[in-house]
Amino acid sequence: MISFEEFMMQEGSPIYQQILLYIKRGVIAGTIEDGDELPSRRMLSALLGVNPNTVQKAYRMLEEEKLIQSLQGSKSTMVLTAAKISAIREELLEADARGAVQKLKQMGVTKEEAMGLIEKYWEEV
Amino acid sequence: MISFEEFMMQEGSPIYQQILLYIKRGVIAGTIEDGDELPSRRMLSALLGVNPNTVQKAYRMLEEEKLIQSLQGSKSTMVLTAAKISAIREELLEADARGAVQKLKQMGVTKEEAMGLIEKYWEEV
DNA sequence: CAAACTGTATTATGCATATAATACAGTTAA
DNA sequence: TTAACTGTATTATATGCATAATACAGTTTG
Repeated sequence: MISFEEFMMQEGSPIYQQILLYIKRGVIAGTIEDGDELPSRRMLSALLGVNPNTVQKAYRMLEEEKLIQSLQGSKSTMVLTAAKISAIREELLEADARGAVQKLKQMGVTKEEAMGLIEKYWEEV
Repeated sequence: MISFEEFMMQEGSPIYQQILLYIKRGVIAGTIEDGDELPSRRMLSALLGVNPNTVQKAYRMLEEEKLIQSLQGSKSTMVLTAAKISAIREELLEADARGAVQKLKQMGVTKEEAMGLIEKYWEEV
């Protein structure tokens, strides 16, 4: 089972995408594993304070990517393989690291300063 | 004068915000300075292939933040002080670094791995 | 001066996102 | 078995974002 209590919203992007990303990052981190039950749509929507339809949209996309299996009446469960996990890792880790580097370089930050910033914020966040 | 030819769109966020961020990053990098003339709304919209109203929205926000001065008939010019620039630096650098750290930590990446990723992508991007 | 540029404003349309209020069908559990 | 949970679906409403098509006022420039 997964603990969603500490779910943190990143402002800016659509909520359903934030939910999608949160779950994928959990998969990469290993905190979400094959066979794990996800919280029900209604439960998660209540926890996050968002509309059930918004959670459903995120879950439907997980379903379309074949990362979860949903049966009417039962909770949805994660369906993960090593191949899927490494594909997600490629998708997210690369995108995030590239995005961060691009922004920092655009601001004229040197590589050493970037390292220092990462170091500085690593503990706080 | 500023060269906008190489303007790169970051997908995901609203276009008017991307324009806003692009200009602010230019200010931090020093490529956009006090007194510089911005491209006209129509000119920039043509360069970027977006609607003039979208550029106008970005410029209006720059105006509200008192970063540009606009007079009917003339081009808008940057109005920058050392204090404004360092405020923007605080705002953007902190947001970017924090965001990157948060995402990477959520994926179970260690600080050392994060450093490695920055190193790896610094040259490529 | 007049043409061609500026900034500014308005109205309409379309799409994506999010919410609200239901409804129905299937499973779990007391 | 029945109540309370699941997933799934529909309709309506509101908002933000982007586009399109104009229009008007002011400045620059040939």
